[in-house]
Amino acid sequence: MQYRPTEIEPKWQQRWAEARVAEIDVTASGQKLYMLNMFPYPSGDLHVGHGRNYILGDAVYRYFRMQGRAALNPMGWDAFGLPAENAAIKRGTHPRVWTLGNIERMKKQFARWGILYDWSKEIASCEPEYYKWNQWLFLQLYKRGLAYRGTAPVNWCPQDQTVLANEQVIDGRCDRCGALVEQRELSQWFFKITEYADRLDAGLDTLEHWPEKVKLMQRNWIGRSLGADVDFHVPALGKPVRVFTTRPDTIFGATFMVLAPEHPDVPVLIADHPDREEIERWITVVRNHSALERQEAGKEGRFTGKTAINPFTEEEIPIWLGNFVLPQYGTGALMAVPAHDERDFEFAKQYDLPIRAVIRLTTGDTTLPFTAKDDTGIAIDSGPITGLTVPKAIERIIQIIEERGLGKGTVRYRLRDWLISRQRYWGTPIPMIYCEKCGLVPVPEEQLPVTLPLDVPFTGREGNPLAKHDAFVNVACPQCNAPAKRETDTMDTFVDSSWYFLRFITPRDDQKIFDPVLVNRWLPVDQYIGGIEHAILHLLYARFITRTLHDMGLLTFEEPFTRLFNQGVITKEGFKNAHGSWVAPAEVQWRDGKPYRGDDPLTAEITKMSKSRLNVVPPDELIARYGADTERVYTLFIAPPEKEAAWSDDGVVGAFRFLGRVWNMGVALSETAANLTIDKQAPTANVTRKMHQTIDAVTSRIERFEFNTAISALMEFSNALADAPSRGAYEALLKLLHPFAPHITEELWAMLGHDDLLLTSPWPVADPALMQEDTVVIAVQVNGKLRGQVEVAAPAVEEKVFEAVAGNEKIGAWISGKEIVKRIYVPGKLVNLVIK
RNA sequence: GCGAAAGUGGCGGAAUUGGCAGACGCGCUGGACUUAGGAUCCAGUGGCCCAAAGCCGUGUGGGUUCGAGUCCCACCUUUCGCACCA
Repeated sequence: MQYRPTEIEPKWQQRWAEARVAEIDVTASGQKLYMLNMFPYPSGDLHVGHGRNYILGDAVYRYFRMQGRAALNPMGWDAFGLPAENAAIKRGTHPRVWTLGNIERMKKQFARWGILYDWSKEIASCEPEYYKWNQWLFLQLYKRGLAYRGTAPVNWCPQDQTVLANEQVIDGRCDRCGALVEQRELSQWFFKITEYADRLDAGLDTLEHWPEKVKLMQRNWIGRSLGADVDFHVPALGKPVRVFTTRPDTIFGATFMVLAPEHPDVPVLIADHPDREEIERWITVVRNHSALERQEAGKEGRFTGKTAINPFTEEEIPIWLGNFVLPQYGTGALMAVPAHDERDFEFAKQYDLPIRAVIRLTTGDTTLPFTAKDDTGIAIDSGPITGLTVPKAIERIIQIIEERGLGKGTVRYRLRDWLISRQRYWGTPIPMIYCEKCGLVPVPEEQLPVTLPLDVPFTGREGNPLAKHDAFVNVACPQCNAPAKRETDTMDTFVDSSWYFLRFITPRDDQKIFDPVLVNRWLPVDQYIGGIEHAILHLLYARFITRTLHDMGLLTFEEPFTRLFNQGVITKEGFKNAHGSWVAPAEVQWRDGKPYRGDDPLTAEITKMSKSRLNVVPPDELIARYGADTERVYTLFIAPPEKEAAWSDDGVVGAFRFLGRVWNMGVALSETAANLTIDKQAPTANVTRKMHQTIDAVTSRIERFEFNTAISALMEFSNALADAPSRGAYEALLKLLHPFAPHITEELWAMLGHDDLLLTSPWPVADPALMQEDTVVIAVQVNGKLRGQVEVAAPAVEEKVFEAVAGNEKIGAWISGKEIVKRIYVPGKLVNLVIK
């Protein structure tokens, strides 16, 4: 009987679905475990690269099930977003129809991979029953002053005609379409995440089971820096200008001041400047520059003609405007210490401004500029702090600044408030109303949800189609009943995903966002799995919203995800022509080992598997030929799961052959009459040992997410078993293999006469006593030279080792009267006895 | 520029606390079975060498140690993240 995966896999998928094996009663008791894969954007077809994420999660889920845990593994859809709207514009289908169609396709795909989710808890963020609670959340934040409307310079994508969060601007470009982002002053809705900056930063220290990399990225993004605010008096203004510095110890070297062109005092400072108009023109140019253009322009500045008084040297120092000073950070003004700051140095050189060293390096190096932030720097020519090391000088000067009332020690963050307005249709309507009389009026909670109208035209021009939907826009003011207008902006979809993990516990509750008692029992999520691309955006927002709900008294925890795992991407060779366009592999011809399309030479490149690069491997064909189990085993075996992995169509057959061998062994064991010679029950001592070693290895490797070596251990076990088949050991193999290859193992389990599901049978337990080797080889080294080897029975306590070695005729002579330096005993390995 | 991670066969990758480098798999070579093989099975496969013995081998150069892929110092390369954040 041959292994034919396509004949057995659908059967088991149906069995699992009919038995509703993954459905869980959240009110029942049991040792709970909440597993979660980041819910996907329903973009359409899944390829084998996507599969890694879900296959990995399913393997872990099945393992915990077999360990007897009450494991919840839900799935939902991050269903709002731009691609649905773009598809609507391009093809004339409604975003909702397009989205729901994709969801259906993707659900089928999950089933074909043999992935078990508790579909009774499915959610889709585009449904009113879900986004109603987005709106509710918005209103709670509004009530607490955490959602506000503000005018701010925002990132504007001219291509997508919408504003973008800072997080969505990559290298000065829109992360969706790649267009150069412009700066615009617009009135928008913000969430006040900055109020939580310190807690979000401090909380990272409690996340023991998060990748260091992600924590570091978040820490850098939050950008906490310790320093001081200091006032510099400006006679021309008759008031001080405040600067922020992380290096107050260098204040004696502050030889000029630089303001952002946007700084509010600038108009007054340049009011009587002879070249005022030129400066104003320059300011306008700088303001309209994107962040990228601003940096590419190099350092530029203008002298205001005014001066400030350095409060410590009491010198008059010139006040400049500089394009490199960011209006959003600190106070938008800085004291320039060119001797000890590279940017200030560059600016000083360019405009010939004075440079004064106020730190001496203990290394003796005097090349300026240098920034000695540690004990290698000593303050010089700095009045009361002269002679102190930099850290001590900072501490002391802040004291003096505070005593003299010049300012105070402060903490500043790079993090900015979260801009949530989008001028887009396919998102959650922001539940606010503009009334001429009453001003901003929140939609009363009992009127939620503010439903997104479905009958809108999609032209792709003139901004948000919602704004042209009169029935939606025109509304009576909830306070005075006068005609008023709805907010037509929708929310950033990151709002949807910032709390969805709470909703899975009670997904159909139409009275409240979630049940606090159940949520506090089931959360935080024990194991969260998803891509590293969400290291900042999604995870930071989720941590923020969790804290706001905690502060509302609804949650008892502040961190939503206890363990986080980021799987690496799957890569494959893609082909580019001379213009940089991707070419489908089917069109590629190879000549002299080089790729061509027709006569056009192509370049081959290993890149992330994606639709746009035309290098995707669709799972359908693969599954039709080798089965889902083969894809699963190969995907997990290919590389450590956190690493990038190159897909190889050849490599797949290795997994298929392995499963084929397991299959043949099972068939042979089940055919009693034909195989009377096979010992069907008791494994040999060698196999027993190997079995217990394998149980131990696979168990600990799954716990550590080392699936590639877990599978290699199973291959070794299977190879050992092939020489001495036995039913007991084979059944252990099936159990250990089940999380990776669920269909074939269920089939073989049934073939061996079991009528329960393998999924529900208990995970095997390793007996450490049975894992030990019978004998160990001792290598004897005398004075660094290998003198011989001797074999002793295990378990060999150290005395036994010594007796055996001393009793050995050859080796005994070498070691008589010498001192034993070290004995090393490792079960299953070579043992060294080191003698001097 | 700053920060982090990583460099091991033709390839993906193994290797608790320093203890037989290259597990497992792909590919390749030879063989078996076949009308056939892009199926299956068996054997071999780091390099030098006809082979054995032997020698050399974990990015480069030093060091510690009886012993280094692993620890320390310097350097090179690659990848990722941030990027005028005062």
